[in-house]
Parts: sequence; structure tokens; C-alpha cells
Amino acid sequence: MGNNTVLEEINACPECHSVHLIRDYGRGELVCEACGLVIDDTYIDQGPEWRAFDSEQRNARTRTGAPADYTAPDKGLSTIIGWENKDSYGRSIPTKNRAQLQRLRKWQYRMRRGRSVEKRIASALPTLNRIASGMRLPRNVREAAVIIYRKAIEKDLLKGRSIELMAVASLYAASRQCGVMRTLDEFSEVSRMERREVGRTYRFLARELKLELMPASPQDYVERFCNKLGLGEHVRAYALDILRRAEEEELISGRGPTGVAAAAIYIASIRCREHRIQRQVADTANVTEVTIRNRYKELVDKLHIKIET
DNA sequence: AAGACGAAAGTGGTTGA
DNA sequence: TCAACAACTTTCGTCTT
Repeated sequence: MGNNTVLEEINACPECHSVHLIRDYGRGELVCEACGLVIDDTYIDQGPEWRAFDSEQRNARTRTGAPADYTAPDKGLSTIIGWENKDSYGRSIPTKNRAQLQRLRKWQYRMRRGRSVEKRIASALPTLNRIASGMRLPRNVREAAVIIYRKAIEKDLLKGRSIELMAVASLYAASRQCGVMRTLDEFSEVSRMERREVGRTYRFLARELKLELMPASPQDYVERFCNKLGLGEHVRAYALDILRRAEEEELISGRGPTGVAAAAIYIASIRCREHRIQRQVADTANVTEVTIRNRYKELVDKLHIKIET
């Protein structure tokens, strides 16, 4: 196999989907020209479009191997990369590709030197997988979580925190990154870590790793809550419409997103003649009826929504 | 009787001096 | 570090359907 190692390249910005990306060879990063997002290793597993190339034929579009598996302790890249700038036939590699090689070498260096890093990740994987499957989290979320966990270890952020705590926090961060929102309560339920601790660790991670995370928005919960309540498509659409209008009236910021989502769904369920009682909605959204009533009142008042009596 | 309503007191987290 | 504060919860009595 020799040096026939595969590198993936990203075509579009995962944030704004612009295709105008600038490669900063010095840092080994991609920068989005449109939104300025720095796309680093964190994003390698995102986006459906892959273009594979190897060092001999960099324009070949063929896939010559599996993508790096981030849930494997050694990242699934077991090929050894030599230190000469030559390919497997002994030809020298164009300067353009040397930066790529440099990045690969960096990883290998980390793998060798940081055997303990890999071992620590490996020991956390069972916990991570247990929680993730307990919550039915998709694979891409797990992979994103492993990447976050890896960074946490590399930055030595584990001290004084249990593996489980860090694993849960990583998963929570990853689920938010991937737009698969779950509440802190759900995470603490499955993991038996305290919600308080998970939240604190999550914020700590977000700050230290400079994770770009948007604050949770009510819209993120609508789909799942509606499904849980057995509500139809039109209710979902209506709830989202209410939320969109609520956004314009500044009725969302500063409020708990689950509460706002619950109230919007409650209203939508009445208006669409698929009435759900406050108790039901409150239970699925994990808020109290009182909260729903408060949000409900605000929404109905400010948006002039009429509820037939 | 079930559901909705809202007042009052308590909790945990954020913010700002 | 402490106090003020807003959001949310718990509890409970009352009104409506």
C-alpha cells in the first residue's frame, strides 16, 4: 500500500455552504471566504460531498479508501508516512502537496508521542457509545463528540472531571453542533450525571475549545416534540410560523427555548384542531404547565392570535 | 371531574459591583 | 465574593367546560 493514504478535502463551507474556500497552508486550515469560518479538523467528518485524491494523482476523483473513522482510537489511519518528500515510486512530490503531507506527519507524531492520548480516548469510547445509543444519537454526532473529546484531552481539560462527565458534555456539544438538539435533562437522565455539572462542563468546553455554537433555539425542538405528541405536519408548520413571528417581536431571547417551543406547539395544536392538553405538552417538553401558560399568554397577546373559546 | 388559570414562595444560574 | 435579578418550578386554591 505504501503511501497510498487518502486525504479528504472539503468542497463547501459547512456553515454557509459557500464554495469559496481559501487554504491556509501555513496553518493547515481552510478558511471560508464568505463567512470567515475557520474550517479545521473538526469539520472533516461533515458534509456529504467528498473528493478523494492521493499523492500521485491529485486530480483523480476516485475513492481509494474509507474515510477516516473518528470513532476508532487510531483514527483508522494506520499507514506510516515517511519523512522524505517522495511518493511510493520515488518521485518527488509537488510543493503544493507537501503541506498536506506535513499535516499527516503531524498526526502521526501525535499518535506516536501521545499513545496515552489514544488510550484515554479508547477508554472513554464505551461510555460515549453507551450514552449515545441510549439516546439514539446518529453516528455523525458520536464522531463529532469523539473529536471534541480528543481535543479536550489534548488540551488537558480532563483534570478533576470524570470520564463520563466529559463524555456526556462532549456528546451534548456535538448534538448541538449537528443540529440534533437534546435537552440537558435527557443527557443527565441517561448518564446519571447531574444536569448542573453537565451544563457547566459543556460551557467550559465551549469556552476552552472555542467551539462555535449557536444558542439553542426553540425551532430546534419543534420537530421532535411534535413527533412525540403525534401531531401532524400542519401543526408543526404552524408552530414554526408562530416562532418565526415571535422572533420578530423579541419574544424568544432570554426565555428557555423548550418553554417557548412548548407554548407554540400548544397554541398550534389548538388552532389546528388537534388539541393537546397543557399537561401532555409540558411533559414532553419537560417544562411545567405554568411555564407554558406564561409563554402562551405572551405569544397570544403580542402576536394577536385568537383562540376560539 | 378534568382542564385551565394564576398567585405566592422557592430554586439554581447569571450578572455586575 | 456577594447581592440583585430573571426565568422557571412547585404548590395550591379557584374558575370553566
